Amino acid sequence: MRKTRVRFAPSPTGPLHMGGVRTALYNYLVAKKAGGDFILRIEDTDSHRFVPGAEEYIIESLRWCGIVPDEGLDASGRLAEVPDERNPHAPYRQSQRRGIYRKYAEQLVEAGCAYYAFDTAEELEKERAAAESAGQTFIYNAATRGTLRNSLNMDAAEVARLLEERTDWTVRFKMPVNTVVAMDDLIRGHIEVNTDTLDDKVLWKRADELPTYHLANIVDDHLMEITQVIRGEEWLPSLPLHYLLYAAFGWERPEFAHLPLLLKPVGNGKLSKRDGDKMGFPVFPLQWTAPDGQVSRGYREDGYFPDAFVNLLAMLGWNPGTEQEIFSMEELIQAFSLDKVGKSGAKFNPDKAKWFNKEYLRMRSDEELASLFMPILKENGVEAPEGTVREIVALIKERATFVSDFWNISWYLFKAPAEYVEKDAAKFWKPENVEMAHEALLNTESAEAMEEYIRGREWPIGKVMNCIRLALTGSSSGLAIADIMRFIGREEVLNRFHRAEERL
RNA sequence: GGUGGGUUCGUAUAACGGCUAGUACUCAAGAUUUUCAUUCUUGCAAUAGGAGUUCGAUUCUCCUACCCACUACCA
Repeated sequence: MRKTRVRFAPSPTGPLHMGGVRTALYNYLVAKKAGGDFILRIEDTDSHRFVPGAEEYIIESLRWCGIVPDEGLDASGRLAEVPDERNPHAPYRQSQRRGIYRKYAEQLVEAGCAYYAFDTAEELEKERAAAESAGQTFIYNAATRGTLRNSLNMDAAEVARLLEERTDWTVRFKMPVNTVVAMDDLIRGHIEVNTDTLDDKVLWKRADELPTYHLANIVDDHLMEITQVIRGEEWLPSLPLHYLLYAAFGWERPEFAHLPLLLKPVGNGKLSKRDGDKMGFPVFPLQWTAPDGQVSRGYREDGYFPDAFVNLLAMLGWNPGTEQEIFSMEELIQAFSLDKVGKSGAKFNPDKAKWFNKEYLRMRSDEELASLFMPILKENGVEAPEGTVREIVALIKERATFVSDFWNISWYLFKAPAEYVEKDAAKFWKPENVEMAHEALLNTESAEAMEEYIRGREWPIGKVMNCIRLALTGSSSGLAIADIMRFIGREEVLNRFHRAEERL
């Protein structure tokens, strides 16, 4: 039995979105569970769509998520370009492998499974327009290839001459006539397609001396000994072509699994960049600044923990078959299996995403959270000893979803309120309340004693306490008065109360 | 248009062909709390429609509807 080897093969045409990260994650989990290898390969065979920085973004995203490739990166964390023990198949960037594809394309031509096509883009466009106006769809296959400009219709001398003279020819796959391709997908089961509905896909382009996705993908998966191809559902329509390509080469083909798409939270259609901007949640793992300066938010910058992000991604389309929802990467590796992956697209739910982060925030130690809070305090001009911050974090972590919530929850432990919420003041800052609060404050030394004092006199504790709270925090909600008083001290409590008396 | 895929509460999902269709998020109500949040309890809410197979269908088959993907010298 072959060692399990899977790959994540993104195209550097922009930032990796969360659906892509999920595909990478599932590949990684399958590999790790089987004790196999997870390979990263960059499919940049379309020179026109290359986006600077996209490759680095992909690598950084995977690193942030803890999805570590066994193969594809060199010691410095860049895409490996030279073969060595760790990266025997380098380079892992297809544009740097261009030399190896042409001979495979020609091998197919010699075997009669492919041919040279000399049609120009304009000619094909004309054919398409003509078909369309006749209410039909132009398909470059057995039905039409006999009337088009390709090596199937020319003598050898003519072909040789055009191959030499022209620089815009292609190699096309010769799709068999009326043949049913029977396929098996790990997630979708048995699928059959008749080749008459398929077209003669371009495999190799003379213009830029590069293969198209289909050829490069099959050749590399074969050379890299990939055993399972796990990719997005948008590739399902190309599966027959890929089956046929493996057969044409006479290679053992890997198993295939086509993952359901990630859909937008409301309405229909797949999740796109715009949905996130519109609905206030990130669709990218990391913040991305496009070449035109447009900034898209990222889960990392929005305050998500990477393990929470990985967890929520894992649960989008897969379930463990048990009631467990919180999984560490190790647990995911243990529990994951492709046959528990659903077939239908999963709508992303931002509320659930936040819930995951909340759970992960609670699991973090006070030490770690304090160290994350310290810089935020500093930004707000607050210096506090780490021990104090740790105590505060212990008090507020249950009330937060993100570390970035901490300041909003606890700022009044560090500075006096500059203003008071009007509605709350109207409700609680009443002369009789103020009077009672004042007396209780002056005659007691601690919060506990104060509470006892108020209760002993049978004063309305809620009204008096909230009156004090208003003076301390500027509103009628927040931490327990006793906790607030402990942190800011009796003197500051009195100061704030007097200030409120002056201003309200 | 053609080809392929899909369809269980609003969302994510569970349910060898067999209990009252379960769980989580959201939402609502109540309890707890000096307030808010937390926590706890309770509640709302689904098998797209129609045939068929079967003692019995969410599950298997067919038809319809709707949704999605693909239909490039893009991946």
